[in-house]
Amino acid sequence: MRLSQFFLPTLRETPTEAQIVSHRLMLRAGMVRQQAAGIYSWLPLGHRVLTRIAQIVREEQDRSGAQEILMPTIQPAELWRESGRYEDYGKEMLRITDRHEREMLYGPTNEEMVTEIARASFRSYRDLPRNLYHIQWKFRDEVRPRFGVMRGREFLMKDAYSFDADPAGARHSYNKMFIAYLRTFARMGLKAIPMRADTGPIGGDLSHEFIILAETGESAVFVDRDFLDQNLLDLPVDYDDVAGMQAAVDRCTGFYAATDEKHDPAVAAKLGDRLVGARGIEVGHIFYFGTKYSAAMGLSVQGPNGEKIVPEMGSYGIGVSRLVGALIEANHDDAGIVWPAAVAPFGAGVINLRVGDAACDAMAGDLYARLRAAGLDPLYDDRTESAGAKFANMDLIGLPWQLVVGPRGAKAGTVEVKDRRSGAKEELSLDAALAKLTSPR
RNA sequence: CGGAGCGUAGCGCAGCCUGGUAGCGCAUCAGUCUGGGGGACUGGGGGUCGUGGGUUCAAAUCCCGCCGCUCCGACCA
Repeated sequence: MRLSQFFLPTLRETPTEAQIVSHRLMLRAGMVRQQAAGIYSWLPLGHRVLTRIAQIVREEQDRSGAQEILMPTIQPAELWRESGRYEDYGKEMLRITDRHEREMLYGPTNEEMVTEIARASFRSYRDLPRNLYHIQWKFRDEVRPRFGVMRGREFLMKDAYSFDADPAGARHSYNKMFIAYLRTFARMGLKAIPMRADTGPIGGDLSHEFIILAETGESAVFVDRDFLDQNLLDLPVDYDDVAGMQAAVDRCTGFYAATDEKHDPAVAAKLGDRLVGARGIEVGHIFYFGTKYSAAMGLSVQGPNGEKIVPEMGSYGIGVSRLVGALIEANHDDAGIVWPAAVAPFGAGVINLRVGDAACDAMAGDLYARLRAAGLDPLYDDRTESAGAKFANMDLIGLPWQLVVGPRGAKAGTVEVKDRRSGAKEELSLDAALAKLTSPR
């Protein structure tokens, strides 16, 4: 993409309403624009990141055996009356009346609807187990939206729902999601810490929150340093291996890790100096709640002996749009965002310092073409801005690599390659630069 | 939902107290020069001062209502 053609409305100054770093940087980098409290438009740069995060989530859900569907954002109130949550949910639920005076709502979550889908189609225990997920916009009319997309009222969430014939199967479904979540976050360069959690309005008796550490996190958390040293990229992917999954979950929950509410100072004290106190951002939350919805809504299938089986269910959420903010909270410096390569909106930025100079134009154009051919999805700054403005902008939007083409290098046949994260710069030939960017770090 | 604050050009702000021509920086447009960390100069464009009412000869400014946004707290993917 040529920057001269790209819609990237960056700001030099920070709008007053943005208080935390991710919100400030998302506005300054032209990723989002606020439309109302907790409601945002996603501009091209932000949309690219959102899409890349969603794709990683999708790949790991698919790998674990979950199947993608797409449910509507608007739901009939009737479904929620069946579960009893229509009255319980309170003012956080955005209620709507259609032209026929029917009560509708903008979904804050989808347990009722997915249970309805299962009820309409599941007939036999052979239809189980099943895990259905979608990536869909939700609306929760938060009393106090804040922190930009980290606590919006409208937000993009991946929510999955599992159905099993018995508690043991449900436990396995839960474990699969547990591992898939850790893999998902690890791919984004995030170390998510699973912590036992309250089940809240979803209900149920087994639940974990996945929390990443960041200074601006909303809750205080305490964790065993040994967990932070774990390599989560080597988690097993044989999702059919029941014992293996359980072992992996046990391994990841065998450390002390607790949010403020669940923190037990007496137990934690035994960790000594391994105890890390920090702030955390919740990026995922999983629940096993048994037959709460299936029983209430009359979902059942026929068992092998003709008996009625009420499926055991769980639900599993990842805050996709929140992750954009969370990733920035975890990856930034004074100059701007520092994207992990896996979610970066572009793989690299090419800066032509002297647009209009034949040698620079030729070299930058060649570099841009070769990066594209190599699948690196580069952003080429071909604007006639001053050098400083280009550097500042490229730092702000945080692409992992910056390739600087200037008159000096054009003469010498080299390009300056800058690693955004470390700031390290080196002069390389185009071939060497390309090799560096296409080889794993 | 309790407490606090803020709405003046795209963004950041001044002007309000003490009523009288709506201003500054950045951004933007045109041009010239510049050219390796948000460069310089010249000349432009852009505002029913959130909104409705009131007071007044006169309201961005004083008074009242409403709306919106933000922060702190309680609640949440």
